[in-house]
Amino acid sequence: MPELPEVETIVKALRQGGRGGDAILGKRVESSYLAWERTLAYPGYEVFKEHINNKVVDEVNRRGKYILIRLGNEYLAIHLRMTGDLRVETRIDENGETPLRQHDRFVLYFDDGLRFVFNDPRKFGRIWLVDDLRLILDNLGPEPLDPSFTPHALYESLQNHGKRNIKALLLDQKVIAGIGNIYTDEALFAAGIHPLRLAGQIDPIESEILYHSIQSVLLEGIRRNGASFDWVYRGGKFEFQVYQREGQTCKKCGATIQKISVGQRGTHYCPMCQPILR
DNA sequence: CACGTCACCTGCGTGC
DNA sequence: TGCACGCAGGTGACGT
Repeated sequence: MPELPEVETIVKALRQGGRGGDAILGKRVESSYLAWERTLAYPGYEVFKEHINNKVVDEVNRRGKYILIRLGNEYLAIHLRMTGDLRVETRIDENGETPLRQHDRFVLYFDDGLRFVFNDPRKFGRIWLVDDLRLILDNLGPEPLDPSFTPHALYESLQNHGKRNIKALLLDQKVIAGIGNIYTDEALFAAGIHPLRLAGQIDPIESEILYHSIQSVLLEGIRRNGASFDWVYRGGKFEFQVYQREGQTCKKCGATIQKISVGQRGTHYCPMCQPILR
């Protein structure tokens, strides 16, 4: 789930408060707790503990779907994968220590009594503590909302991977960072491009439309604080045009939204607005 | 190298 | 009601 807009929403909340929790900027780490070993991808927990204690949160940023928390000269990098979520909450209340919840995998305790909790039912999420972010971010493609990502850059990528279908290409984090299954389907719908079209047969005009569609769905996602999955991403208001709307009416043309499988991912599209041939 | 498939996990909805 | 099955917002390892 969490794709660029959801991660951006979470990062903003960590910076300035929101989503029911306080900001973590300026807070000092007192201790930590690791409930599921594999959640910590690097380094081993013994080393991790020594490095993180007493560090202060200086910055919180995002790159692709990664949350990057700078603690002095080191970075805590978090990837939520499918079901990860973060909470900032009080450790102790009038009843004593607030119990951790089911699926809480990792906790940072701050010296002001707040705690930072990583919850993840499916255990796919990962956390790293590194001094060089290149270790994690080296293979990421451009940020789709960064000025360095241009229509020309997108068209070049389509040409460079001409034999892949456009859906698989947009999901590839080496090509563009931050887009996942929801926003891919939404961007292709907005652009009127069928998910199975080969990247190489998308012409420059369509490519430019796709470029603006990608930016527009991501910006709308951010503006709405993420997607409408109350289940995990509390409060998101982004409304789907095609995602999870199989069998329902296309909001543009009234045709019936279809669902197919593309590269093992559920893929939603409008057969009228997104013809396979052109 | 580039691309496709599978494994990693748990929970939920569906259909029998 | 119970249960087996398929599916889920992601990606890295492995095979062709």
